[in-house]
Amino acid sequence: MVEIKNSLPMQDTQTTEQKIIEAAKSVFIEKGFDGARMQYIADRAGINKASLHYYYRSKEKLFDTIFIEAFNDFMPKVSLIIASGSSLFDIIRAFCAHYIDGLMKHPHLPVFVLHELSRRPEKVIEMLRKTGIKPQMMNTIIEKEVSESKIIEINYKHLIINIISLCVFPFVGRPVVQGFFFGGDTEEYSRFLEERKNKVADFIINAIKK
Amino acid sequence: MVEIKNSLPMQDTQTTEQKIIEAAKSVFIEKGFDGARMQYIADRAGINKASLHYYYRSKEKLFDTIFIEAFNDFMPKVSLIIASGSSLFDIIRAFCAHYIDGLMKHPHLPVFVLHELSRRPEKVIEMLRKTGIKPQMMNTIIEKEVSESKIIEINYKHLIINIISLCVFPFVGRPVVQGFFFGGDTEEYSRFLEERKNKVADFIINAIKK
DNA sequence: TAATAATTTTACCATTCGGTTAAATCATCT
DNA sequence: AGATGATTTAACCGAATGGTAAAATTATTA
Repeated sequence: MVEIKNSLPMQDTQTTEQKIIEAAKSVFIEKGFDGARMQYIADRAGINKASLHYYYRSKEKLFDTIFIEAFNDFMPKVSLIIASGSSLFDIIRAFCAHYIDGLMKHPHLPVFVLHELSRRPEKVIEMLRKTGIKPQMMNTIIEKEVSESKIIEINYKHLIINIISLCVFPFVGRPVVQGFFFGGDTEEYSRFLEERKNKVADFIINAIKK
Repeated sequence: MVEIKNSLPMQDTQTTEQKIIEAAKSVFIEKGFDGARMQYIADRAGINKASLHYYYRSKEKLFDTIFIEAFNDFMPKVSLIIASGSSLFDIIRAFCAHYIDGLMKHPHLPVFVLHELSRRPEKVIEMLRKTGIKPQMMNTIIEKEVSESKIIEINYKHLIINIISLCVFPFVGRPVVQGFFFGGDTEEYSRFLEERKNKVADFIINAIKK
């Protein structure tokens, strides 16, 4: 709402607005919309609850801001990878590596986004439009490889969803998977995820190559 | 708490307890723990809110009951399929078909379970133990096929997680995927899921066969 | 039928939560 | 300094929510 002039004696490096966003993000992602408390967000930001409302009139408004940011973090920047002009196999490899890597830095993102997505599915379509991502782009590449007989015939929708499934699910299902296969050992699970960057790509390529 | 004698003039086929469980299940799965309201559950069960507390002292207690049931619905009965003594490929085919089919009947289950799992991960380990499922069982089968050179070398953990990922994710990410690839068309998406029963199995088998 | 136990309902309570008001504080500009 | 506008704070509000007490009703048993 108001620009802060960064004059010399700046005690706090963060503006109040930044502190709010950071706090709200962590609380919403941790607790979900219904579980999050405005008071708790204010506490974590180190400000008064009324100040919170001063910047973001309502919980909904604050949430929307956070959600858009989280959603964009969650959606991989696939267009950049595609634009590189690489082969399909290299695109798949780059995608898996980048996406899993990104999620490892924000492991709670998938659960948050997917849960809140189900809560208000209407908003999704609108947000998806804004990303500008078109499945068509991938379709073109895949169809070409199919017609050149480099890969088996496969519906591009299935392929894309398969790729995303294999990357995302281990984060959504982390508590189950980690508890089940790794006796709850977090570090071992991290190594496992790290391993998946290549293993998932290999798996996919194996499944579609001729 | 008390058995109801099914004497002849039984107006309502369901006992109050059954009505509560059914209502609570649908509400919790729809709204999550924080989003669910006891009043709303009572309404949907067609009873008084105080009656709800008469049967289940607290929201927590009621939720636990529901969650255990939902969790068991969510966890596929894989031991039955394995016990059939079929080949690995047939096990994979049967698993995908059964699991996707089961989830199609309860499409909201995955989001609910996975979200509440992240909310209280401690409970998971305990519940997993109770299922009696041991990843070892699958490991034995997979190792055997590997040593017989019927499939490529693959870490059984990756393989199992891949299988589950491909089956579950389209339900967790439904709003995104459906909105993105199918313009929100529910029926078309159902057909797509139906198709996946076979396509996913084919994909996996292709990826691991020699 | 009378007594006893189980169930349901009404009315209510304490707390929590999102949000507001208005006063106080701080920064900026003239 | 004094005026003006931005920001922060304390105190508060009304609605909603989980939960309870006790009366009313409905079986069940003796």
